[in-house]
Amino acid sequence: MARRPRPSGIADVAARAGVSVTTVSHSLSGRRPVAEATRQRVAEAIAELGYQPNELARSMRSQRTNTVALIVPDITNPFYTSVARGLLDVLTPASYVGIVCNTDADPELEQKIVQQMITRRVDGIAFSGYYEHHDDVAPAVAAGIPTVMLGHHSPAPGVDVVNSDDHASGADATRYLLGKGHRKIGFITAPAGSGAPAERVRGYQTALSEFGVPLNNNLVVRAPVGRDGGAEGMRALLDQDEPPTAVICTNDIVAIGALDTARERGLQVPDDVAVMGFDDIEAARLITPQLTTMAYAPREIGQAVATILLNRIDGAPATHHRRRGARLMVRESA
Amino acid sequence: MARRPRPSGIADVAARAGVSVTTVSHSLSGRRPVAEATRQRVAEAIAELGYQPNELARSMRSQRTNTVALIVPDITNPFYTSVARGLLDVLTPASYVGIVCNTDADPELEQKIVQQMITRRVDGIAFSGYYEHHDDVAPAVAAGIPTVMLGHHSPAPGVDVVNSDDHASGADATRYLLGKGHRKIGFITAPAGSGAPAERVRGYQTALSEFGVPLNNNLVVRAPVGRDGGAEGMRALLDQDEPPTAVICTNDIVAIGALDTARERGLQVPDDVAVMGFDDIEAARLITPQLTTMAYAPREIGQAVATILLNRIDGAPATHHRRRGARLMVRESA
DNA sequence: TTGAAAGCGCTAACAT
DNA sequence: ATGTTAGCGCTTTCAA
Repeated sequence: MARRPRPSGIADVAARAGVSVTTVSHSLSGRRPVAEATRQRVAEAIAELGYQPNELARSMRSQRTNTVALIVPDITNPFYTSVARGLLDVLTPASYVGIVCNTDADPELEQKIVQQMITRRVDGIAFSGYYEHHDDVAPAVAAGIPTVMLGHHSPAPGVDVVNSDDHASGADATRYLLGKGHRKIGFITAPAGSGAPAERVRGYQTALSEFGVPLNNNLVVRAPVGRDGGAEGMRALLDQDEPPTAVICTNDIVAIGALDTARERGLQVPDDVAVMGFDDIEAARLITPQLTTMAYAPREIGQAVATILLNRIDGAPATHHRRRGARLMVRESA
Repeated sequence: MARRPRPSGIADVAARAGVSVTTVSHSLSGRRPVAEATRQRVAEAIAELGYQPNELARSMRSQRTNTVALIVPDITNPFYTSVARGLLDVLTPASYVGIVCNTDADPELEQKIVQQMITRRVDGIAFSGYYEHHDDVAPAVAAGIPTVMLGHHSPAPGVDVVNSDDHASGADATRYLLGKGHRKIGFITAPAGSGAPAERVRGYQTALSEFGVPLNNNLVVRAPVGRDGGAEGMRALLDQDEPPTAVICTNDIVAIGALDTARERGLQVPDDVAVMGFDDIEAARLITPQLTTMAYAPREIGQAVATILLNRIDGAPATHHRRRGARLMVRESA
């Protein structure tokens, strides 16, 4: 079995070229003039030896790893996938790399991973925790590592926060329907009364008020977040004395469930009843009718995060808070 | 603005605890007995200083970075996302981390990234190139870095290959339909005549032969890979004199297009015509009717890749070739 | 234009 | 049970 051969280092190159390591180093970095002839010999030696610089050693000196960590509950979630993509969009050209970690929303694992990233001396951390606390990243902040939190988090000292503006997008979705003349608008939201879903409902209420439409609590139904829950919520809505002519669902999967019910009852979408969702998941485009949805731009979010991180690595202070909106993707269902 | 404070090192701990660095090191690693009292003092010093070991320095000595790179065309592609997930499933518990890189199928970028990973001295590389050559990873192999290629690649010296068995899954899909009594089975495939799509068609032909069903070339139509292409292919199939009672599509998106056409023509699926796809994308479950599809198990593939890599890092030789099958996800459409 | 040598933080012979 | 010290491969003063 072929043992891994120790790669040749700068010293081997120096020996081969008959110069000092210093000269090789400078020949590589260009930080100091090197005689053309010398440069030539060094280049030859490098080629002959197949020399590859060792970033580890460089990092050791420079105290920079050119690495940032992306810590998320589950990279399989399309939202995080796109965030990762956006992050890499910015990182790769800057010669940074991204370490991706899944936490499965396990607080213990979150802690361990953050710890691990500190020991690896990453230059920055993008963290998306499942719960609403930032103790997780406290060690990183203490270690002076630029950190940004993704999601619905309140700002904490020393950490940037990037999140989507759920209130605004809830309001935008509602305004869109109001603009189409709908006045009885239902909302299928999550059972729990906090976080993004709650914000969206608040936005919905804000928009209704703007249009002078009285709030009707019966039109806001809670159901499990999922396809079945959406179907169930839709039934509850349609069974009312004055059923809504439009329904906003807390996310696309729930909306797909709502469409199931509409189909079941022979309702035409969006003519008999309009349906909207949030997130613009891939499937929103593939189902029939296509789902009108509020798209968060996770890739852009990732890019923003990377940019913030890179700036902070370069010495910019934490900015504490940024918001990114969502945009409406109008399709057949509303 | 708070400059990043240099983290304290093992020497600081040693000084604080009044022992030598060696003792601290061994106290940490347990590779040498340390008196209980000493261990105690070291622990205190560590706590007081908030000491975090520096993995970089460790890697420097051990020549191990506990890092593997995953290089793919686009992490946004659900297949690769799941592969990444599977990889991390295995890597994380082993205290390895994964660096994820997008190549956008750009050969130049592929090269650069592989190069970059070599300089970072990753312990292993999982590579999925877009094209059918392995020159990309040659430098890594030359550097003695365990490398496995994903996808439809022929084995090359020193690199493992993990791919899905497209011939087998094409055959399995066909056998499933044959088993349900279908004898006129259409196939909508990609325009190009090679790679996974071609393999699937070959599997289809193999299965038909097994059942003594004569091959009818008219039943294999080529169409652009996409929803529209699927719709188009389906039309071509249904317009024939003896239209098929079942249609296999080269992937799920194409199948969704085929379903569009079926719906358009008022055909009941799967009663009037059965439809199958490949890949089991998320949407396959969300559309109506649900799509019957051949699921490749990308997460399992990722796990397999990581396991191979870890073994190779531990000295196992390259095995050149492995195959993972696909499994049938039976749903309403076939 | 070029070198010598001191570290970056850690581990592991090789002492004691 | 504990300490001294030589590197791992590189960059960078400081000198020539």
